[in-house]
Amino acid sequence: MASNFTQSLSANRAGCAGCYLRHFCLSADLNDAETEIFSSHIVSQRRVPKGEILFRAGDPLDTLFITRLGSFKSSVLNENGSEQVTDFHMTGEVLGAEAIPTGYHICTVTALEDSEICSLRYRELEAFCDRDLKIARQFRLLLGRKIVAAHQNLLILGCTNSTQLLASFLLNLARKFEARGFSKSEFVLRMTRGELGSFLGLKLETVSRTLTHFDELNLIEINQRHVRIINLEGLKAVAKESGRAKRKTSQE
Amino acid sequence: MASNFTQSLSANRAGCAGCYLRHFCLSADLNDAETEIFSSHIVSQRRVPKGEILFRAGDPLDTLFITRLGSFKSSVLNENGSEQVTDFHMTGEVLGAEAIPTGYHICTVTALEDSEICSLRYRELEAFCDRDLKIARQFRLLLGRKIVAAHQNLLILGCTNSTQLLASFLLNLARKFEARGFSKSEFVLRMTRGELGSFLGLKLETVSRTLTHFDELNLIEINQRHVRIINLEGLKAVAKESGRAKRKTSQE
DNA sequence: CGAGTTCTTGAAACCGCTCAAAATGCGTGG
DNA sequence: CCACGCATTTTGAGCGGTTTCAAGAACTCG
Repeated sequence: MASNFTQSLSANRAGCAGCYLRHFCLSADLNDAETEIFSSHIVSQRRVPKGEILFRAGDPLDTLFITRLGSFKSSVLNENGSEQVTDFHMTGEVLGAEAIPTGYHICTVTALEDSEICSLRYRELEAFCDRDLKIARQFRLLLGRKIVAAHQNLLILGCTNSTQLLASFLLNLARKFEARGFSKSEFVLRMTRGELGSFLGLKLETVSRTLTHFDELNLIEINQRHVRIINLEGLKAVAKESGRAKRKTSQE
Repeated sequence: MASNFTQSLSANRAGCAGCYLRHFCLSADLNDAETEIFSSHIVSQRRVPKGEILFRAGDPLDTLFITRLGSFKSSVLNENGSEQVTDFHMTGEVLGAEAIPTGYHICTVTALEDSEICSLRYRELEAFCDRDLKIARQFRLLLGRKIVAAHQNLLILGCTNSTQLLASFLLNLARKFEARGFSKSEFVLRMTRGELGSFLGLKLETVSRTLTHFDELNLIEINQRHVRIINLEGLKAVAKESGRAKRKTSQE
């Protein structure tokens, strides 16, 4: 992953033109000349080492970000000092859109691993939307994707017990990896058990126990943060089971 | 409320021009002539009686809706037949935006009470965005608001116990009422205990018990669906308490 | 290799769920 | 206007699952 990290940035210093995400991003519909203009006026790419904070709750909205490589978490700090994770972000997602209505960020975004982002000056982006309808359309599409992602998170969090919560979360994660061209059956969790628990409304011990429980049931293999989904259908069954057939019921 | 229902529609047959929501909606920045054009091409208002379904998961995205009066729920049907509520909607919210990326709705939206909606033909709206930048900007703003609303729901659902879940939900609801010019301390829940539980990841019995528990603690008064928040600060404290000071601890 | 973080595992208390039944409220029709 | 039936809500008791508290193991990073 480190090699990926150093490699990809140097290969894309040019901006949008050579970006492997281009066709899913704002400049998707632009021709080469337009891309060059857009890229040079709006965009700047840069690395974000693990742990770096892109923006904090309360910061004014100067730039929107798009994840190019790596992963991030959104979180909010409660008055009692505890951190509440509200989302995890992967490649191609817009970061900071929650600030659009008010002009101020309402959550803090942190890199979970060495990552790369694309910075978009928001003012200029808005102005560009006025001049270039293709950018405006694509921007709407990205905002729509954000809404869909949030909706899927709400679906997950509506589950009532740890089994369903974690099964749903893993399935959603697998789908997101698949959509990005990675393996849907084998991947690495970039967040700690604590962050995962904070997102799902569980304690980290419960997350740990439930994951090892899935391992015992041969639904997944899990070593630290490395996950391999063995029995996809079984996991789906667990995620949506109506009753509480937790353990393998020998009869029936 | 029934009088409101019959009254407001007749008063606004003209479209956006006389709509009391206009300044928070798509036509906010248009002058009278532009509003007339936009309104006549895109918009149609209509009543939606309680229980009516605006669209179902799987339906193609023909029209977006904006709540003018009343309230709605979004839900998804699991394969086992159970309904999962993913959101509640109030005045001024866009309904159907989750369908923008794919062109197909991914949830079902149902009126929780006699309501009024504004229908926007999506194709025409997109075309209008290309012609009128003010509409495009305002549309982005509405999508941004949707993202913010989803984020706040995620914050609520990250809570770990029924007390915090319900306290957070009530506070969020109060804030939404306040933002719409209604009382933030006295309002009516438009959803059943079951729907509320489905959204929060709790069983309806737990919802009922927790609400009466709040009543016993003199945080709220609740009669059926009528809620009055008596001790706002206390409710906030309960929503974000780090420990589990559930009952009034006499010592310490 | 060592220090700190992260993860796992255990036991007990607590909380939310399940199942069950009664009470309340609401709409419809008499 | 009242009575009836149905949906919603409340309440109870017992069980099971999640949290809490605690300690040890495994991993990461300098």
